[in-house]
Amino acid sequence: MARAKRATLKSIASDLGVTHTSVSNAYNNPAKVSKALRDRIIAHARAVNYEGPNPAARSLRTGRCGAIGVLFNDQLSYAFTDPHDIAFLRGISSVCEDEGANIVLIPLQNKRPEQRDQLAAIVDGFILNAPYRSHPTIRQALARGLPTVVVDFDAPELSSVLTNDRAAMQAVVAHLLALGHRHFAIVTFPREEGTGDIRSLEDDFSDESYVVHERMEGCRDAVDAAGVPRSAVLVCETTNCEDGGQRAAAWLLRCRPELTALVCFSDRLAYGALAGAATLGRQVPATLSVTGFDGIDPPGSMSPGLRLTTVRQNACEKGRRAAEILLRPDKEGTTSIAIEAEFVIGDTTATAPDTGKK
Amino acid sequence: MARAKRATLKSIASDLGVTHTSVSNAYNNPAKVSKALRDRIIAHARAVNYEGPNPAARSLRTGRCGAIGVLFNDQLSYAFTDPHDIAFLRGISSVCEDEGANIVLIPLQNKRPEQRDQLAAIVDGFILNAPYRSHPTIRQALARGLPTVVVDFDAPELSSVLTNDRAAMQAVVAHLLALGHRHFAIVTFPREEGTGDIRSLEDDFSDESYVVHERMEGCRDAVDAAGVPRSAVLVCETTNCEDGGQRAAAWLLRCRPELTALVCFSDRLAYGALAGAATLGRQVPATLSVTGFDGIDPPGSMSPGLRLTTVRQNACEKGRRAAEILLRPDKEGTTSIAIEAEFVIGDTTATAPDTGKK
DNA sequence: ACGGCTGAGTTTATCGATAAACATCGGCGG
DNA sequence: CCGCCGATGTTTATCGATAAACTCAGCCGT
Repeated sequence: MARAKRATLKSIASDLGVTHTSVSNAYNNPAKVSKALRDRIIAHARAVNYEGPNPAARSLRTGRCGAIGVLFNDQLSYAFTDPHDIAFLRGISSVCEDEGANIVLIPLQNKRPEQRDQLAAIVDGFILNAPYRSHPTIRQALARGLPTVVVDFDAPELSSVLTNDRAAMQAVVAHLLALGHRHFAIVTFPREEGTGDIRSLEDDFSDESYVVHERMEGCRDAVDAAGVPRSAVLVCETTNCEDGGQRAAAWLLRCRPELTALVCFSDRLAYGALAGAATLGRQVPATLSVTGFDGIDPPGSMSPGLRLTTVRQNACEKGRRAAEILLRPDKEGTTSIAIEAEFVIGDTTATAPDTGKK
Repeated sequence: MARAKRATLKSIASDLGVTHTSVSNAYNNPAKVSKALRDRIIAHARAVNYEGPNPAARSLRTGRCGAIGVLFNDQLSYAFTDPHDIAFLRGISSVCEDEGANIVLIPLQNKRPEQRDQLAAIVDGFILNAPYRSHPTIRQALARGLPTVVVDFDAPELSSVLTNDRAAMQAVVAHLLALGHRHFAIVTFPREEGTGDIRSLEDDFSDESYVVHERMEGCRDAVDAAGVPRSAVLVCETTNCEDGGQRAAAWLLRCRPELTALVCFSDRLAYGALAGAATLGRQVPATLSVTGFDGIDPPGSMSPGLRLTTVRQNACEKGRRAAEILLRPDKEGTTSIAIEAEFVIGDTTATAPDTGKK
């Protein structure tokens, strides 16, 4: 089918013997055109299958396009497996619906450096979810100089929505310490590709994502306060999904049977860790305590009554607030919002068993 | 912060005493510019924080923008609660990642008619998920005349990805009939706002979505073949979520205790129906059979071992194929793909109890 | 009778890029 | 020595709209 040349403001104007400005006004400025002319124009436009001004041209001229860009730190196809990210998107979309704004999901460029594209997104602003400043796509987004909200990232010059990860994590670890746990490991997710090394809380995590860094600091706050040496707390990195948690838990518990608790940096990891512990015959919470982070529903494969000890955060609310800052600015300048995460004690933590050591 | 005027091709060109075309070529046509000049240009661009040509302008000129629009039949914020829709998006995003394409999520306009906006999305094509042709946003999208793929919708002039809903549903109902069920109800989701009436298979469903219509036809195929009168099969409409399924089931079973099976048009409805049945003390599958459609994981609140009798369809694959048709066209013209849904017998259907009637 | 105002359109400039046609120049084959 | 070619830039037209400034009646009050 040979695609017919589409109608434009100009073609409609010349069809009708008026100027293209009048046609434009018929759509955008009805007050500036007599009702009679406007009706003629709209009727003719329908007849030639013209459904309004070309958005790209309009956007070029006006500098606005009615869409916001959303960038995730991870692959987009990963985000659609993660209940946290999905809830975050749900929050964003609820605001966009009300405002009639489109959402542009922008995959990160993961090509080889030499063939990197430019960031093609046509948007009025960005929401950056836990971004890395150094990533080329993020850099390009920031360079646009558009209104931008960062989520779970500290950027003084930008608007932000932040969660109190550090304090929440401190509460988790303090809880475990109070239960007598002295041998535990942290299961975290990697910055990009994980190295797989086992580290300890002594190591430097300033290169990690803001979220990971803050949570590590929270852990340190707790162990420091309790006088536990940082070097005693293992840190193990794995991909942020149930499988990753399961593998990490199985491996850790095999290498270090003396561990009595696993502190997971996400619920997905924690649910995986529960499965991994089960394969080694460890009883949760009797012989192993497990904690998570996020407060999502357990996956379908877990028993339903199970309540994970975790930090509940409202990802939907994060998305909503971020979108609101962007789409309903109440004032000039940047806005920062803190969202409280809540430590909840579930059924997966208990008094440390006596390991006979130390 | 007074937003500084941003650099453009032209400003960079005049800074450097070259023409703007050369700057454009430096980005898009390196072969047409000497390496020395190109390096000068890129270096200067970096210095003035220029991250490449303005996408809106480029898009206007070239007619391409590197994004595809995705439209759901439901509210966007609903889509982010539905495992089927999420999987569908995951499929789309996996292709877009590879192709470096952005995804524009377009909320439906649900405003009052007088204040309807134009469809502002700047895209190279559309994926329409189970669309209604009559919806204004869909109409505008189709009027653009861009490459378009419809999913779960029959449109001979467009590319499409279709599932064999009818045959699959026929298998479900035939299965129930073979188990001896003669009193059962269909629980479906509404076109937009449900009317809430109880109908029967005799009624006309041609106004419903393509998906609902096809599934109804499948049901009819089965009951007709078995000689069961269509009027004996109730049809109840409710919102497509667990709560809706629960309410509908509770209500149906209270009004019509003789029912021995509920045929739900989605797994979400079915899982809700299981909960609703439980509140009335009905045992599944002993005294009530329940079937679903989709093949998603049970929600966290259900017992994990539970295997629903359902039709498994691969929503992720649907998204992937749709995106592939759009982004990797292998030929001119339209393409249609059929995706097989698979009827799977689980633990929620069994021989009909003798109800003592008929 | 006259200046000002309002409504309805028109003219012109511009948004920021890409594309096609054209200019310039040094080298090179015949 | 001529003419052609490739490499490198430049000129000009154009994508499809919006915005601002302008024209021109007709009307109103004084």
